[in-house]
Amino acid sequence: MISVRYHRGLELPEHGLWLDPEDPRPFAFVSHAHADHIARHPEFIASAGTARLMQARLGGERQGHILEFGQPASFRDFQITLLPAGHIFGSAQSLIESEHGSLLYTGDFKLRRGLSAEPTEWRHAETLIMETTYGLPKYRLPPTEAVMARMVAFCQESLEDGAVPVLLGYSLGKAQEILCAILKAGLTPMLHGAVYQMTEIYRQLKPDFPDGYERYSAGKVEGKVLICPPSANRTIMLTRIKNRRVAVLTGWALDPGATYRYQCDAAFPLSDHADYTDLVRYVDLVQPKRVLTLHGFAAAFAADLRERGFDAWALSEENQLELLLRRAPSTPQPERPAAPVAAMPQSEFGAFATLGDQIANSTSKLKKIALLADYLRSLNETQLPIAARFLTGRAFAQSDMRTLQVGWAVIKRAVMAAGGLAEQEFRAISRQYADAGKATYEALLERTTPRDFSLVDALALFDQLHAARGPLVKGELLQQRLAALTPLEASYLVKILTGDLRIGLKSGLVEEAIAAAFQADLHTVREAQMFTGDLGEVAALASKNQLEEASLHLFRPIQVMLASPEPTAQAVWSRIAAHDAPAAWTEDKFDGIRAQIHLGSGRAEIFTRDLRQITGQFADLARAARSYPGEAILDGEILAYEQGRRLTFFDLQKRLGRKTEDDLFLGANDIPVVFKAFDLLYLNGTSLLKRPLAERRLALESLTLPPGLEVAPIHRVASAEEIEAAFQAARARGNEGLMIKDGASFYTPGRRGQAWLKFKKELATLDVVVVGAEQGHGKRSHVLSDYTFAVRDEVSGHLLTIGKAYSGLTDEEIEELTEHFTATTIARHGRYREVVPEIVLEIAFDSIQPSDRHASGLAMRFPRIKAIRRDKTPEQIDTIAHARRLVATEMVSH
DNA sequence: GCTGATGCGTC
DNA sequence: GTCGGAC
DNA sequence: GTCCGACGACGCATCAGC
Repeated sequence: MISVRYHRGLELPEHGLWLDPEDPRPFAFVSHAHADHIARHPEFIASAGTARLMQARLGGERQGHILEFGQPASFRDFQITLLPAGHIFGSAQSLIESEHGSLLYTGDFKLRRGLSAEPTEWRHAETLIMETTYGLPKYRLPPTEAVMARMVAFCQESLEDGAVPVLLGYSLGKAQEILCAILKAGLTPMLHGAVYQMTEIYRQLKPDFPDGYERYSAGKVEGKVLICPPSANRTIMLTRIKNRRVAVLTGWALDPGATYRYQCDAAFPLSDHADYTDLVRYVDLVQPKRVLTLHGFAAAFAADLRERGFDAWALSEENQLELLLRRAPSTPQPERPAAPVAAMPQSEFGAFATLGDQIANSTSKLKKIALLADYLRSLNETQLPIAARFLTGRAFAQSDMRTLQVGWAVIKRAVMAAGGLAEQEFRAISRQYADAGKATYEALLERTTPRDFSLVDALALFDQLHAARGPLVKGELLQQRLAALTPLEASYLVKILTGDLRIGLKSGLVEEAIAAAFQADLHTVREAQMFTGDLGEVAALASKNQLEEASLHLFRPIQVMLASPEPTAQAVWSRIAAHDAPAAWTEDKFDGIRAQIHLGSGRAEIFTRDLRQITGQFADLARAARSYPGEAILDGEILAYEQGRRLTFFDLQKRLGRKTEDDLFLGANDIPVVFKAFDLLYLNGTSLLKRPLAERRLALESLTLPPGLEVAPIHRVASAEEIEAAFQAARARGNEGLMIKDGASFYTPGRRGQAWLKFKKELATLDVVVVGAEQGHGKRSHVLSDYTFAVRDEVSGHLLTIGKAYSGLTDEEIEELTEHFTATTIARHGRYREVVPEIVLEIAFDSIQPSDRHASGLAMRFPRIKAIRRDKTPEQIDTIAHARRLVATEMVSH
């Protein structure tokens, strides 16, 4: 076998020949003309193309042996044959044959066909020395055409936005390949000086190389695609182009976070090196007795090959000895030292975040519960409730009225500042990741100096954020903390801030884990959760075996019982019949705010369905309620109410949002309200939750309620027809629809069961045309799922927007429409795309009212897409006048 | 003092 | 509030 | 069947910037 030594290049000591040495050597083979491979060797062997490019780059006089591909040449005691390597124009492999054996050195190579390099050839050899830049299985490049298509789309979108697309690729080889693709797509390229120079040489060497490009000139770059070497990124030349969108083309684009590593907006995986698949394939083609690997993941790939039965070793200074002594294989050492492991032990919050990731990474429900239970058990009394709350994506307990007032805008600014990222870089990262947590992780990777952070610290931070006034102050606080966290910790902090952990953890699973961790009965845990509305407290109680303490208490709100929707009277009746019930109760479905009123000892508190206290906003109601002599918990609805004037839900909302406490007397503009009670959960020390509705109703009707609190009337129905009649009567009374309840049912807090049904009908439908589309969020971030639509002004003929919707379409339909709207985009305004108005939708809604949100001056309540009307053209959509008539009919019908 | 952006909570 | 989809 | 995520309009509060 031919001996090989490695020191800043390969040496074949028996033959006095160097292969691609980094420093000048007396006699060397130069595989290709990239700057890191060429040096001023007095005597060298190269292909004609490489020699020509070398001359252009280095100048000067040297003794060059220029060999034709496939033609063997003899030197001293060896014979050498050059073979095309497919890396760039002129790149060559060398096959060396002598009395010691045969050796094939690939240099940089790839197997896929490029636009500029000669197609790769190979020969059998005893020893194969190969470059293994992408020697890990995760580096599998997508087909070139697909990458090029994405790159072209990136350019087109940038141009549509009025931005200058900038593509980064090596000036020799890749830049020319990019150039060809850009020309083919009909776009106008402009070349950075270095790229221009190389391309000119290319054209001399390859007469068929396309024309139609020009050298960069600052004033003329608008509307063109600029191609630059990677080194040009962040240079003054580029930063002067204000509205630029930069994409890098490199195999490393397969790494997550590539955009931020390269500080650009996009990264596309295109490489002049063989990817993992081709590396393996090449070894199979050459069938060597021994493989020596070089560059990139050399050690990992060698180990991989050994597992495939090859005698394979990484060539580097370190395992030189191992190689020469031919010792038995030990565990492969990684080529790149692993990222320095923090000497600091993991913080408490870090452990929480790690657990989150473990849960996210396991698909088995049982495993998630087991992981979670172990974790919960490991916590002390202080940590437990905090962690349990965080696990549900909340900073505070549900019953805690505090809010952070920290949304995506504040988080974004804080993350950018903490990581020292520019708006553009951050946008590029966050665009890739649907969820804020992941984007934060990528944005902060290797950009923070972590300090210890406990669960209590995290809670304290949330307290501070709540207390801080104004988004700027909050952002500042958050930024300082983020800068002192590990990226993983930061991502979980952000996940909690956005209220969304996204690790496949439902609150139900946390309940199961609590039960498992403390050997508690799952049902008891669930019940405790309904009573307390705070998993933190439930966990704490469970750990102390005191779950029974969570029960119905006066002035502690419990979750409300919910109803399932049914579309028709017949559907409602089928449900009832399925329960073998001879009849059911009906109530009007009021269009107000669900409320739970606790009364007792001269005190009254009002809570929303989210267990928020709103006593202050409805002080007039509370004041009246206080006069009730006994103890009771009422479930019902607060309604805007005024004799002789129709008040709407929107009137009611005016009071809801208000922060200031109601004054002793109603202000002149205040909306008067009444409370319609429809259930009684507790009476004079006794919980009625586990009594049938019929009994609860009887008790409710026996109460003498103070003025302002009324009992909602009920009726009995025993057929679909009676249900329909009751519905019509409810509508005639100005109510939204009908509630239908099983008289035998218990009150199940927080559940949406079949015991309570709700029956509403859409008001009407409108045929509209889609004029705009937007990207969705989360799971829908890769589709255009958000459609703005319009009706026609029959006078001017203009389209006037009237609403937005996505709800009602299947995933498949959304995908279809995404494709359609991508193709028919007229203009882009940020996220919003104006599209050709041709898709007609039928939109259903519950009501329609004047609004200045949309150009039509109308807006719908609960709009949903009922159908895509492919049978209709935009000329056939409804008119604004028709829509206005619907507003009118609704007004008079009540 | 007004306006627009943002956050939150109601349906 | 609405809806479709996953389990 | 039940839960969950991704969505609608609206109103108020708060703050930043004019």
